[in-house]
Amino acid sequence: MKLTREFYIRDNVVEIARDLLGKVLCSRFDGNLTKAVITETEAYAGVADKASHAYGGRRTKRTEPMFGPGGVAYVYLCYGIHHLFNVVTGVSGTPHAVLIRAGHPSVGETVMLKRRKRPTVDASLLGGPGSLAKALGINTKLTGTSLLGRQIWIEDHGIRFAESSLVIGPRIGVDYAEEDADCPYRFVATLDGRFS
DNA sequence: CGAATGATATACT
DNA sequence: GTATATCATTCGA
Repeated sequence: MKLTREFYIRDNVVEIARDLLGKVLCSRFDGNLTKAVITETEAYAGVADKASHAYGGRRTKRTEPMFGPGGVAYVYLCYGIHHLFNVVTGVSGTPHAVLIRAGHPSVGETVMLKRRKRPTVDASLLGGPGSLAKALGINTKLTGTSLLGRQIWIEDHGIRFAESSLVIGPRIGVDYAEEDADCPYRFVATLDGRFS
């Protein structure tokens, strides 16, 4: 079943990042349905988090979707090449977000392979935030799009990961965030308990 | 290991 | 309005 508004507007963004593991991220563009099981997430804790684009209450045209109510997409271009997909959480005014970093293909593998220009399904197909967004057809034009609509949404398929199969640690690529770079805001689900 | 690649934020004139 | 540094990364050598 599709996640509802109540899931997204909770105030604990770290808890939501943890809860998103095993949920299924879905998209449908031009009739092409794709779904991916989320296996890696990172929390970005609003104005108090130096790693967040909204740190210190910085509110610009780019970060505007994060300041709205939870349950919308925040997509932006990174390194001039990659489109990164985030889930905005919390009530209006709290710019919390969860970066979806990796997933496992579930539906629409053929379309994903075509978008990624790759011959076969392997771990690298959805193996990083830029790759995952590209495979699902997500681009910066979708920033601000509701996750309760018909283009992008998240479903609960009842997948649960054992506590022992989770790896929790510091986030990736946020060295610029000083002391906040070490916060344990990254969640990885390893399918067999090993670090991947 | 390092180039690719462009929007964005910030600091200027 | 213009300039420039920076970046929540990826792929190929």
